[in-house]
Amino acid sequence: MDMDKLVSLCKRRGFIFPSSEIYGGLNGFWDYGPLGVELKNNIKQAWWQDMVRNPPPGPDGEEVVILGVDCAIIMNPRVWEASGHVSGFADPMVDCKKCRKRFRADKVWLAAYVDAEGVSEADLLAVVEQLRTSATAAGTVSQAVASPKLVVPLEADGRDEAERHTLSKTQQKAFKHKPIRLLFPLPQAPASWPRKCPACGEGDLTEPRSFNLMFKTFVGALEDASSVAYLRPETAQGIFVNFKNVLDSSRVKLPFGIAQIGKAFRNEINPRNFTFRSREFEQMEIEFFCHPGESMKWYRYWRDVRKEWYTRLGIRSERLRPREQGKDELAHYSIGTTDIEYLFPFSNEPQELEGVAHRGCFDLSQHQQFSGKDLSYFDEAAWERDKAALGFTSFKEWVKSNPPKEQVEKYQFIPHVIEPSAGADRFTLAVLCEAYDEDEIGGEKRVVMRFHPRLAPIKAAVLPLVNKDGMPERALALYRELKREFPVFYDDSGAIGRRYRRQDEIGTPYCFTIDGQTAEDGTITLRNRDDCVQIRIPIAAAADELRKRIRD
RNA sequence: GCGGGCGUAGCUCAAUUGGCAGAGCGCCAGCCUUCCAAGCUGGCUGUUGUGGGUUCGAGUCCCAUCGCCCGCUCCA
Repeated sequence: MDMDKLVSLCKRRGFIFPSSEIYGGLNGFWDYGPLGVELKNNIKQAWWQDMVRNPPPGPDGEEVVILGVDCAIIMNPRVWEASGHVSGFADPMVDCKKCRKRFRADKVWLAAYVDAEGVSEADLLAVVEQLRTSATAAGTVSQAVASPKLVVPLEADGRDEAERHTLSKTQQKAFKHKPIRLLFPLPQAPASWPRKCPACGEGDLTEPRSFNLMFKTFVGALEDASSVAYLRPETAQGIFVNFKNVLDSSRVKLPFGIAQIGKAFRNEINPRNFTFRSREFEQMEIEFFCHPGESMKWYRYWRDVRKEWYTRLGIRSERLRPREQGKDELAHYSIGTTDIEYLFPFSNEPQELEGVAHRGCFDLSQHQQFSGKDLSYFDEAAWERDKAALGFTSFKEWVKSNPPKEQVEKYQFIPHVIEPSAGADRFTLAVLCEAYDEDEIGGEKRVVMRFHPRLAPIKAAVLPLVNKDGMPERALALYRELKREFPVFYDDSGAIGRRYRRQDEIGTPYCFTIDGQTAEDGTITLRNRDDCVQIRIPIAAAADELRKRIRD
């Protein structure tokens, strides 16, 4: 499939336009047109219906409870400190050009070994310490820096202060003499020093670059530092910070999930591939909270449920690729993550549609720490079950008796969370790619969008075969009946074949045609998009037939 | 962010060395038309991405800018 043809069709028929196109567009932003908004709304509604209102039965056949929220896009900036988005990505970063590893610039230390006479190590370390606080080079250091014997970078992340001043054993072994070490955080190191990768030791590091991908804005009319806020880079945090609110207001018990559909914003370095990497995009996210001991069961459940959902909505199985992330890919807090990927036409590599992540208790713990609010869950049923055996009636009293921590955590704990996080725009794009097809009908080529009927922007077209003999009147009456319930389209313009092809191109699954026989016996034809086969049905049965066919 | 290519009607594309901006498709109106882009008649669509410059004259040459495509990079 040719991506250019799809982009052209999307523009021509009103699925997707470049944002603010008459001003030349804006890189990374897109608008959905009349058909695109129907398609994307259908996708979001299908997700909400199938995941929130009616999720599949749980691993043991139990009811699964999911509740919805719709949170503000702008949140208290402290949220993003707790989530790690500010600290992790406000700092200048450097990348290894060879092994592609990324490091915070100030965590990479360049070290020089110097054969300096009459300079004690203690002196040097003192100067280095001074450098770290004042960034002013002392004479001794300047002298030593002028003729370094070797420069080795260090990655200081996760090491204590003492270790920062020590090279690894293998690195030290490389020298028979006792070297004197000089260390600088990378941004302060002399420009002449080679900047080699701490991980592979071979590749050069890029210049430090600022990598905060969050959109910044100001709350209130005054644009000063105290009013800085961010457009959310993900919808998940709105769920986490409302965990207690939902728990306290909705009479739910663990396990349960909270779902949200909403816009998110990321300053992608290089948006590309049509809408795939947009700077403004929509997410469909669930945070499913459960007992730590049951979390793997739920992780596997959501991984399977989510893959099945895409398949059911018409994504061909061989292009859909669930992929368990390797240990080296996982975020440090994650126990497991499965990317559900789709092989888009614009790439040889499958691209992520959704990530199903086991995030442990990381997020709630972070928010508990940063907000100072208790975000733990008390499992009343478990306590009621066990309290007699433990010899207590009050949980508090029992805790005072200093039972083992693991025991307490059976009843009071920070829930673990499974996060199926899907991209609404990415799935919409996958649906468009998947639907695009060219075939031949009676020797004539046609373009047909083979949308699942549930997702199709227009469900049916109503067409008078010709504009006479009362056909337009009957057709209009049917159209007016159907449009109360379905998105339908009326077309009396041009030859019937042309009208069928127009509907094929926008993926309308069915066409009702009123012909000469309608006046005689009250039947119309129902034409199927995918094979062009027609059947006759009573005009009065049209709505029922459509309803039946659209239902999953 | 770097390197290369590109930008002409709604879409796909032409336009000689710098010399009157065009075609097909689509779209609209009408005629015709009883089932798969038929036919006939008429019609609409452009500050050639944008802004400067060179020139008697710029779609064409130069500069800038925006956007798109390809390759790197990036993608928590």
